[in-house]
Amino acid sequence: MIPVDKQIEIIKRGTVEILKEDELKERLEKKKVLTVKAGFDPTAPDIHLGHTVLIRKLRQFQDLGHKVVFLIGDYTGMIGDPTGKNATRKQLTKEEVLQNAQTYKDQVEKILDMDKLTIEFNSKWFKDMNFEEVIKLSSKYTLARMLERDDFEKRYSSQQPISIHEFFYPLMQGYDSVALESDIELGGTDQKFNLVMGRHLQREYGQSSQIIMTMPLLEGLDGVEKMSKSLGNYIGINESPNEMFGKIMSLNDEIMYKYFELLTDIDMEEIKKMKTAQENGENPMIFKKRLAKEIITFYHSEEDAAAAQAHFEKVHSRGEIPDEMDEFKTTEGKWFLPKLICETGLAGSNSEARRHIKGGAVKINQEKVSDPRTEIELEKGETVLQVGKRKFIKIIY
RNA sequence: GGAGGGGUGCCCGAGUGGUCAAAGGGAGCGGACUGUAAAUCCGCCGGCGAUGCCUACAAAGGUUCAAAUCCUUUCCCCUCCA
Repeated sequence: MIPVDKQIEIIKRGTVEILKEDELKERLEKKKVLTVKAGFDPTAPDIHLGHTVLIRKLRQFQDLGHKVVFLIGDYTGMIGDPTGKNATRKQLTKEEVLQNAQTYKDQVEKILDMDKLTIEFNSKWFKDMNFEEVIKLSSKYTLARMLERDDFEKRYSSQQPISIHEFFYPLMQGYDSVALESDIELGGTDQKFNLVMGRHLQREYGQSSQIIMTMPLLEGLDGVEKMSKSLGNYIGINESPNEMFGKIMSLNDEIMYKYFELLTDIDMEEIKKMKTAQENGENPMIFKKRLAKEIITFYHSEEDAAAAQAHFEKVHSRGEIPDEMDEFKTTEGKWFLPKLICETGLAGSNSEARRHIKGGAVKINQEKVSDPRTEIELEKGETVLQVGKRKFIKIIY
């Protein structure tokens, strides 16, 4: 067993807040194996690096010998977390829920130790809860306190509607902790209210309150908004090494160290050293490449990471043509250029293709073409068509 | 149930009969500069083999030579009163 102080050091890395740290210490000393809970949305999961901040933390708990419960909120999913968007969602069918759970498994197995993982669905305890119990649950909290919640408060004071059922979301999430008798719950900083609710409800139901830990929300590619699928600023863990490398290199310098801290196992000391070196004039690109390699090695392999770097340097640093690219086979030799660009998928429409040509983004075999009415005659063999800096296609005729 | 406000392109938002494929901003895309960083500058930003044509301003009808703009109906959203 790893000593408590050492455990705490590992646990603390990257966290925003731990409530309360002394309780954590106490419980680690007393109970040894803690139940650590984190809830996940039941809708079709497509895990990106933003999610992995939390999942990696769960892995650390597993490695420290604790019991991690991966809770899929299939019942709470009916409401939709009022945090952020607030449309009531339709209930997923059992099949959909199970399918999504499988997708989760397929993805998180890259991070978590699946043999030790407990997966639960909160329909397990909510499905058969009767109205009397619902009333009991809702009597455990007051309207005034509910309205303390940031987004409720804002919506209330700006006269935006709040449906009653939305109040159930935090209550239900809190009740999950009661049902699981969790010792620790992890969540993003935006989850704080819900997490604290767990503490409160556990006490109300005669349990000792869980310790809560909030993790930062990782900003996406734009460096401003939190990483999310709907904003399109994400790096998915199933993306190809080349895509990952490119996306990571396009991150801005400031955010890079946060990525190091939250997404890699590199020592904090070393991360600080890199930061200092940058401040002393070292080119941050070097460190960013390292970040990319670390992450790609984790989700793919070391070889893939090296290949991705080589590809990146060839195509983007030196402006050469990549070794491998998608192919487009055709038996037609004469093409109206915009149409060809469209057919090969490098542009969404004929008009868009014309715009790209006019804008000087199109090259055929490395030569710029600027007349949108170009008719081209393909040579027998291979022709490389390029739109912009990163889209290539090999045409085979 | 009653009264009022509103629905414009990816988002915000101007436009209240022709000059509107629709101002402005943001996002996005392309180009320059670079380290595919940031910042900055320039261009693009519905479709069509294209100095023109087609489809578009919630939906359907109508008035008009002409409608995002006027009229009718429908749908949706919001606020207030009950």
